[in-house]
Amino acid sequence: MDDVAAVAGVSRGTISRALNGGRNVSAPAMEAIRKAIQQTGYVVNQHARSLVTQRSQSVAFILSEPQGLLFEDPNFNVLLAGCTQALAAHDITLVLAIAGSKEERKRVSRFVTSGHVDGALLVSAHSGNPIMDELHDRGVPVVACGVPLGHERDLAYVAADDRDGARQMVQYLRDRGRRTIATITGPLDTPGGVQRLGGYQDVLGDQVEDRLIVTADRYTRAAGEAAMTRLLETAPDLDAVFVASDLMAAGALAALRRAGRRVPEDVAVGGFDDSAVATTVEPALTTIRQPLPRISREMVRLLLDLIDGQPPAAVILPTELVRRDSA
Amino acid sequence: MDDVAAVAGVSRGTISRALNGGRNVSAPAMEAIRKAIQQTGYVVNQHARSLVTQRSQSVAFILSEPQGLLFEDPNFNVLLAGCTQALAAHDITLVLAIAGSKEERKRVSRFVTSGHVDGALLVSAHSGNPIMDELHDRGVPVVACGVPLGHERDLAYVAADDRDGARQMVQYLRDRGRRTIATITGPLDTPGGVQRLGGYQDVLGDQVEDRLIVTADRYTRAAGEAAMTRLLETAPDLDAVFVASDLMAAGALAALRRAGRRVPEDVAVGGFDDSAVATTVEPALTTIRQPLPRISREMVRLLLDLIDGQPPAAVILPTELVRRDSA
DNA sequence: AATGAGACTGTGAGCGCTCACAGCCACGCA
DNA sequence: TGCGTGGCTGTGAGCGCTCACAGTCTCATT
Repeated sequence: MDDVAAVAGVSRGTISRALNGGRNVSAPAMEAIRKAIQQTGYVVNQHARSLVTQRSQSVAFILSEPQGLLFEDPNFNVLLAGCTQALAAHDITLVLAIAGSKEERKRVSRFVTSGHVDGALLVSAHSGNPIMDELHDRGVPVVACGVPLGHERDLAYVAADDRDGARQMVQYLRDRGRRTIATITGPLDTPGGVQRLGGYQDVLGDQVEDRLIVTADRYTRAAGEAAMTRLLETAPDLDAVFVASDLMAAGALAALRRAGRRVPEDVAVGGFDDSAVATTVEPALTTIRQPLPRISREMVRLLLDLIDGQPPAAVILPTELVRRDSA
Repeated sequence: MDDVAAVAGVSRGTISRALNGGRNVSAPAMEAIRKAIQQTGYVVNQHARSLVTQRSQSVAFILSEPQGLLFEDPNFNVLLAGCTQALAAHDITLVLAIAGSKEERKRVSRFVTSGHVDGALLVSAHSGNPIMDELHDRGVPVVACGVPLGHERDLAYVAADDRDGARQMVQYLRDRGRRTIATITGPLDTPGGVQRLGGYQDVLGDQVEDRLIVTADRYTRAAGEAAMTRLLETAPDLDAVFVASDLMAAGALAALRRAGRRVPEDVAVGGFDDSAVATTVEPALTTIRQPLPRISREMVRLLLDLIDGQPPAAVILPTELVRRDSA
């Protein structure tokens, strides 16, 4: 920096000002500095800057789910890429933190609360995840992806309108003439689990029967397959099923095929997420699209606001029905 | 730090030593410092430390592929998670960098070369990616995932033994009595493209015919489907096909089904990667497993060695045949 | 008893930046 | 002429750490 100052014929202070917005820097000085920087190949030392500003210009992307379950979900990729890019636009880097096991959670928690990062994007499906409390208690700026059950009031978050998405799908199934519509829900301690079930109930009203509802304990293909198998026992007369995630729907498809039911002729299948599997399976899934790119952008926006001292906010984004072959 | 020093009754220097391995620190001092740290809730300021050590304790994970093509690959998740965790064990954080477009590549290149990170893990399928040269020229410690075509000599890398994997698969197909074995290769400017084709040729020797080989321009499901369709025209008599990636194999399966060929009865299909799609499709894919967790560990090990001043090395890891239903 | 080696400790400088402050100048206004 | 105002600039302190160095103290060796 002293070199640049010497070459440009100004002081360190002026360089610093030029680098940080250029307020109160004359045009000729600005130009001389620009040239000097180019000539010397100078690049700021972010560590030195961070040392005084107490800002790291980085945020953590915390994946807090046991065993990389979430990692199996192809949607997650999209979210991660979206956040990285949205942050890059602000010259902020994303550091990835995985908090699967209890030890990992502790280490991530410590990492985030010790000022290594300016804030955190939290992806965690289950309610009661202690990391939410830990981060919130320590005053770390956090925005969650999906409604943070148990922290709706005090944590910023952005979520897709799960409930409405479910309504759209079930409505669609009914409009196509399906009469006995079952559902496979996600775990009921996750927002996707309760909300999508809620939407199902909204549409069906008093037509809902317990035997038509099966809850999977995780959002995996295997869990979906098991749930569908169970459903075929409790409700062999079903002619449609709304599955709360595409991955589970892929499993349901396999179970149906094994049972000799044709999709969509005998049983219509509706998924949720519009993840990559939706077009990989046969038949391709009719599903509900979450606006993932927008979700990531909003998450980043909220987080930057939070870091900027603004109060936590929540954003709910609309979902959209995608018609393919399974319904 | 001064607080800790005061409480523990020692000097800053001793604290620093205690924090960095504890050499030349007496047991009582060590203990006093431990207590003082706990009492004061002290955490080191990584920025201050980095400022003097010139080490950031972080590495970049560079995803350099246009349009998030690689991102579509479920394998990528596993690699990313593996690297994050392997690094965490060394108290090093992973920062994610996406260099899809040309501008992004420039920005990532600048970011990495300006000392924000101590090194980089590079995931890029195509040869001739300028980022390889840029990073190598600037002397940044880099280890690539997969053979870095054009930089085999000067860049560290770890790769699966693609060629041998392909051999295993083709050999297996032949052992099962298949006579007319075709192949769908990946792009020939990628290591997976050339090596897996090489393995195919190794086994088939002079039985290879041009009409049995089709090259896809990308590793996607759609490209696999298109390639299979083409193959059914040039070689309608085929009774097996080795597809250079699971994602493409999923596409090939769809094309075969559309053409009325049964898998595996009429046509046996062999994939490559053992990625998540392998068990999602019907029938489940017989494929070649890449030891992804081990690949990530090795990448991290090589990178740390490199940062430590050691010369670049290459590691080739064995692959393994996974038998399922498609062959 | 003198000496040297080795373990341990404190001190000061400095990593590269920002920020508050004070100083300078030119200008407009009374 | 005097004074205030605002744009621009340089200066010094300090962010929180590490590292080299110089010192102290202990103990075995001569």
